[in-house]
Parts: sequence; structure tokens; C-alpha cells
Amino acid sequence: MPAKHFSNEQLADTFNLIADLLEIKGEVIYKVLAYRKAAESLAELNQDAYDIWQAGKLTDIPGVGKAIAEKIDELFSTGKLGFMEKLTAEMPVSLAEMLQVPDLGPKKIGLFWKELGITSISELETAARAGKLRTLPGMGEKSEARILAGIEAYKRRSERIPIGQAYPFAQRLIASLRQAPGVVTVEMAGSLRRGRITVGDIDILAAATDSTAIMDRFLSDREVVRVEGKGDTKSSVEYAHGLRAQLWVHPPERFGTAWQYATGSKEHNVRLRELALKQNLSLSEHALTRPDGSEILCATEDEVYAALGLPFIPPELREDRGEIQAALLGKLPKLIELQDIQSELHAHTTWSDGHLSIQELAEAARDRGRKLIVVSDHSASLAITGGLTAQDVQKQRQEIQHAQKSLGDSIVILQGIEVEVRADGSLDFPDEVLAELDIVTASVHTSLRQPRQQITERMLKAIQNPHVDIIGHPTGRMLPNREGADLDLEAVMKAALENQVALEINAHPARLDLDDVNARHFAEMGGLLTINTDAHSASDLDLMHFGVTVARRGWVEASSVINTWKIPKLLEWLKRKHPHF
DNA sequence: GCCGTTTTCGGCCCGACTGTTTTCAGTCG
Repeated sequence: MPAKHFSNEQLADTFNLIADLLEIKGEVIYKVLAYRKAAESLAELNQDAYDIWQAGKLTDIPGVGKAIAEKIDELFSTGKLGFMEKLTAEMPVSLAEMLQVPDLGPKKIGLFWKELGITSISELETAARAGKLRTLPGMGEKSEARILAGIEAYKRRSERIPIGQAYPFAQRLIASLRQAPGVVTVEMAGSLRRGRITVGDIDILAAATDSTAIMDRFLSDREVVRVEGKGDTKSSVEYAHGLRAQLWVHPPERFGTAWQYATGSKEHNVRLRELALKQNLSLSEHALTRPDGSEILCATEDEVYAALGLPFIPPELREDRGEIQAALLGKLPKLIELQDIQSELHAHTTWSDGHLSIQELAEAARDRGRKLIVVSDHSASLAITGGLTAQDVQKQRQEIQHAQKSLGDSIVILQGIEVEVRADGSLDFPDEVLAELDIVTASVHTSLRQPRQQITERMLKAIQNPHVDIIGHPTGRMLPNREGADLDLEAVMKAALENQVALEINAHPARLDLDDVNARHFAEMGGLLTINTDAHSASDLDLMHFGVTVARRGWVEASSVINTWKIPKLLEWLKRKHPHF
């Protein structure tokens, strides 16, 4: 049977588009939600929907029932979808994009389309400027102006902000808000607190008995370019570059429910509310409410979860990926913490493109509590970094010994390398040199666009080298714009497991590679991970928490991460490929 | 359109803010 392949992502896009169009058309909302749920579920799937289709098990996918399974079947069998063709004959697809405009929703898009024939954002802008919108029912001058402001905001708005930018910005904002009089607590919430790699906006939650002072401070910040909304309990603003933030203020005795609510994810909160309803409790940001209207107030999140019979669920797990079920069964993982990190196994010095000498790097690592640091400069073929040749290794060894003598037993310095995996899968150094080094990280920096099979085989070849300990930033992605290599990660993980190679979670916020989902999968296979900053300067060493957050989002425990191990255990592990230990 | 340890039919999470309205609809998170 001729069959066309669609990725899970493509299927999800299709059903999301159907949902958007149906919603604008005015279809009952639960049908729309059903399509969105199916799309979400497909996007999150860690298995190819095509394989599930071939096995005839589409309806095993959560949110996929008879009707949606038939549509997936039609897509795979014929490459087309009659339902979609009929829908797009009825209404232009460009209507769906209008949903991206803030303060513009499906109802108004439907109204403008049916009454004025408006089908795109630019047509909407023209009509608004001509004052045509205000004449419609439910519309007025203010609504028209609000839509124009929304269109302006949409044009300014960038994509989601990388965590590396949003996090420091949020920290400064919170530090400022904490100075407002009468404020008890100010905390990060939303996707930033959950550690998503990109965030749509910054969510902040404050506890105060009177919200006036902190709201004023929030709204009058000199970096604010637009106030999107303001109230006693909730306000939102936009800063330059399209970055947005919102602030909720609740009384201290209700801070627990409020923080839980503001942290999300939305899907986690829906599951939690469903669980509450089964216990005859209604959960909101204000309280848990019994049927008679009496309230259970929670000042902490612990109390919220405890009231529902659950242990505390760490924010990084709150993505509706099985965490509530695991909590009910008492099977939540004991997540790795920043304090568990003993060693930094990936850092650069002036021997390649780093900014610090070996001694300075070791001191900086020691000052941050590390017990061991690996000097892992680039190898020579990555010419732009001025990397090491095999001949440089001995000279560098001497400098390391010198630094070790000077620093005594305050920190252990090992000699490693970030050896380049060449385009053909061979490594930049001969095996004898790799064996002599203390630890070897192999990384891909070039020819990342090789076809899937070629780059996968190249990676497998590197993993099978008898002296490779770690694969650095496995996919080579750069956030937010450069996609990683088209690797068969399943095959890479299997080979890494067989060859006792650890996969890196690179903690630099531009990489965060492996990602959370794959780190979880590999750890569940029994694989070993390592979390490293890839530091090129002293301050880079402070980025470790981003990598730990990725691991936590991947349900990873400290025992799976080799640089949490005590030094003797780590050295014992290295011995298997570096006999001199 | 999906789903079921209260249901195969009748539900499907909860509240703030805004604007257009005199009690509510739309949007957002």
C-alpha cells in the first residue's frame, strides 16, 4: 500500500490548524479542545505515530479516538485529508494566523470575517484605521484602539525568549520588586520556574496584604513600554524587544495556591483540578473550596499538594508527563540538585578559545565548590578555536601539573580534550594520545547538516572508539535558531549504553543539549549522563544550574550523572578506558 | 471529539480584567 510519512510534529500542526479554524467558525468549544489535545499528545509522543499507525494502535494515543484516528489513517494512506480540504474551501487559512494578535480571539475574528470579509492581519489593520470595526455589535472605539495596539505588539513581538536571556532579566525584576514596601515574598513562576528552555513571558508572584505599592512599582518601571492590563491582583506589561511580564499579588495566607497556579503548566493544573474535583474540592489560585463553600487556605505549595494527598511535586516535573500519577503511587524521582555536582568535566582555557589560563580556570572552579576540573580544550581541526595538536598535549600536561602543585589538594585537575569528530567519523587524535589523556569528550561542530544516516553512523563510530568517555552536546543545536543534527538518537543512545559512553547535557543556555525528553529516555534505559557548562570564562561556570534544570525536567536522579560522583568513583570509572589511573 | 474505579451519555478547570454593557461576552493565563 502506498503510504506517505508525516512526522508527529506535522500531524500536530495539522490538528492545531483544524482546531483554530473550527474555533473561528464557531464550532462547539469541546470539539476544538479535543483536536488541540490530540495535537498536544502527538507532539509529546516519544514514538513515531507512523509506527503506531502501522501497528494499528492509533487510538492508544491519549486524546485520539475514532474520528481523529481515521483522519491520521487517511493522511498516512493517501497523503491528503478530505476534511481539511473541505474546511479550507469554506474559509481562508490566513484567519488562523490572526489568533496570534493579542486581545484578538476567535469570536472577534469570526465576526470581522463574516461581517466585513476580513481574512488577514493587514486587512484588519486597514479596517481598524478606517474606523470600520467600531460600528459592529459589541465593539466600540476602545476595542478598536486595543486591536490596533495588539497588531503593533504582534509586529514587535519576537518568538519565545531563550531562558538564558529571560532568567537574568527576571532576577533583576524580582530584586527590584522585593524593595516595594509591604511586600512579604516575590517569586518567579510560570515556565521560567519550570525551567522551559524558552519562555513566552515572565510570570512573577508576590505575597502582600496590600498590592498598591508593588503594582505601582511594577507598572512604573522605566523599561516598560506598554501596560497591557492592570488590576489589584494582576497586571501585565511589555518591555522593549517584545519581552513581557505579568505580576500577580495575593495575600500571604493564600500564597501556596497562588504560586502553584501561577507556576503551571496549564496542563498540570487541569489534571490537578480534576483530581481535586474527585475529592469534592474545587481548586483555584485562591484556595481549595469545599462544596459548602468553606475554604482550605494554603500558604505554601506543600500544603496544596498535601491537601490532595500528594507529595510535593517539583516545578520542573509539572508538565503533565505522568508526574501526578507517579506522585499518587509514591514513585516520584529524587531529582538531582545543583549541590550534587562535584566536578566540571568540560571547560576551555587559553590553550584553545577559552579566556582563562589553566590555573585561573581551576581557581574559579574551586571557588564555586567544584572538587575536580577537567581541562578539555578543542583539538586542532576546529581551527577557529586555535586548538591543541597531538604534540601540544605533553606541554599542556606540564602546565597542568604545575597548576596542580600550586593549588595543592583544594581541587583535582585532569587533562581532557574536546576532540573533534571529523566529517567521516574519525577522531582528530590518534588512539594512543587519547588513551594517555585522563578523559575524552568527543563532539561534532561541523558538517551538522549531513543526512540522517550519515551523521548517525559518524556519531556511532566516535562512540565506538575505545577511549571516548563522553559525547559533548550530542545534537549540536544552538538556541533559539539552529536546529540540531538529524540524528537517530535511539541508535546513538543504544551505542552509548553498550560502549559505556556518557552523554552530555551541555548547560550553556544556548545549547541545553541533550534536551529534557531525551535525557529522561536515556537515563531510563540505564545510560549515564554528565552535566557541564562548557565554560570559556569564569562566569560561564555559573551556568551549571541551567543544565541541572534540564536534567530535573528529565526526571534524572544524581546517581545517573557521573559528575555528581565522588572523585574515587569517577576515577575508577575512567580507568576502563584510560589504564594509567 | 474524547472519555469512563460514580457515567457508553453527559460531562469536559477556574477566575481576573476589559469594554460594552446595565448583567455579560471575549480574551487571557
